[in-house]
Amino acid sequence: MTKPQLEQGERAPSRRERVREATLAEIKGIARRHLVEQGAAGVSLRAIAREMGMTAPGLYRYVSGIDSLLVLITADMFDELAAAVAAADAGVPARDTDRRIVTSLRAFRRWALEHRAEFAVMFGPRARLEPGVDLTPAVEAGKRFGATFFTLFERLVREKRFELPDGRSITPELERELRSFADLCGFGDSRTPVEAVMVLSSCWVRLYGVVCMEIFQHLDFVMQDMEPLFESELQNILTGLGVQYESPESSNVVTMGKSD
Amino acid sequence: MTKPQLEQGERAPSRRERVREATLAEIKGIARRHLVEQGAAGVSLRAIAREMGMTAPGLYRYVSGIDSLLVLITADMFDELAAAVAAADAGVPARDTDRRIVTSLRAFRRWALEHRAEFAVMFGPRARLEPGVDLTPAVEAGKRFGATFFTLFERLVREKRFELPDGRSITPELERELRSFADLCGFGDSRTPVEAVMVLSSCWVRLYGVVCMEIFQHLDFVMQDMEPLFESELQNILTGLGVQYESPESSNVVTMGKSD
DNA sequence: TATGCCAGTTAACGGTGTTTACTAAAGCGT
DNA sequence: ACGCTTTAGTAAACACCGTTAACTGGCATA
Repeated sequence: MTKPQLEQGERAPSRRERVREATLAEIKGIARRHLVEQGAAGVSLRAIAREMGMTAPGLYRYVSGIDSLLVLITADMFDELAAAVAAADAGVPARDTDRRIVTSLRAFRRWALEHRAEFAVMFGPRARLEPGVDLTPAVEAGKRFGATFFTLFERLVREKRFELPDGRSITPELERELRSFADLCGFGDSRTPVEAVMVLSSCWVRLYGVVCMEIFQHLDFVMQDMEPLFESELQNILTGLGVQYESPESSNVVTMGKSD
Repeated sequence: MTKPQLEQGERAPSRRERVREATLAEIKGIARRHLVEQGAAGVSLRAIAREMGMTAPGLYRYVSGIDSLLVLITADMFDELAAAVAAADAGVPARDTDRRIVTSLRAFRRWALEHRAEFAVMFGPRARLEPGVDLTPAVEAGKRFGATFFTLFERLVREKRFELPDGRSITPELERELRSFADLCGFGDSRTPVEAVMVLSSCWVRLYGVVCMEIFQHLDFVMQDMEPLFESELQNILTGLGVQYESPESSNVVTMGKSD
């Protein structure tokens, strides 16, 4: 997934390397299943080894510890989420920016709902990882995930779909952070106005907030179903972006007269 | 904390009950310290018992397991957070609604920053708790915490500080959820317009989102300091509520000419 | 064919939650 | 003051966990 293409200097993988790669994949696969079935706390090297018919220390040939295994599968999950969003996006005509955006954002929530345990690991606190663990793989994959939305958002900016907020309210510190954010994430280029970056962050914060709240079940005791709230927030966000909101039912039904 | 007043039928606590209460407090205290020092995963009954000079099974006289201990201290933390916010709020003149709100919201973030591990347990995914654990104490305390903000928000609604959004965009499902939310949380009464409840939820989602993002460190690799982003979101939220935003410096300095 | 690398094992250390059966002390009613 | 009951706490055991160290057997290459 990460580097399928073989660059010069890399000869075709030997038998050894292939089987090695396969067992690593098996390890990650089982870990992933345990994560889904029992949550992050239920992922253990011993259990994985047991299921593979080998002993726990053997796994250390493939993984430097439980923490780094978690990081590895987290990276996979980010790529998977990005693929899911991209797939949903690809399902609507390329030029229909509005619907592409709505669809992509809903796909994000859908994936989260269908992968609660994964989402918690990806977007929740780094509960289990003590400092000193190398997060690079997960972070890189996270950036790839972010890029999924960037291209769509860049279109909105290019098309001037919404009015940029007053730049005078942006403090120098905020500008610095926003620039750093855009640069390190590969969003836009140096000509992209910081105001746009600010709007992007704000939208992301809201989306993140509403989905986290649902997945982490913080309103479960006061709300039965979080979907209406999500849709409401979505509508709110999109309206602010000059994007046409469409209720979920009407996007399933292909042709239909305007409601209301 | 929870029930200091003795109602009729409760006689004064016997010696036994007092010492029992004291050891329970000690247990929670140590658990809390371990939580702060080593994160949620670092809280263990055996370690607590060891530190208290007793054996682990003894703790089962006070707590029905590690999970419920976590729930107990979570409840305490919610009360503590509520108290911190209330204290900050009390530090500004009662009639200055605008500043009281800004101060309260900043106090929320401050507390989160100074209590990262606690925040993760309170507002993150229920990582460690397998289903079946009684969350009631934490949920109740969570509601008490919510109430801290409700009173302030109710003032805004009463004072008609902001225009209520168009109620026609509220679907029946959303209305039902919002009503349920307001009722179960004790926000307003049946005469409170659902539109107001919607605005409240939306604001809460945004605040929650931006603080979670900072505490869970999901932008750490692209941003050095999250404060500017928080302040930006805060300004955004408040402006939408018709509340005067004030930059953090100017609220420290008592008198100062308008900047710019 | 000999050598070295490498997957995987065994054994061990120290840690965890939880249950069961037990002891000793504290409290209470008479 | 005595006896009974409730309760705090212990010891032992079970079944897990991550991780390290020393070791073995086989494969691949020189």
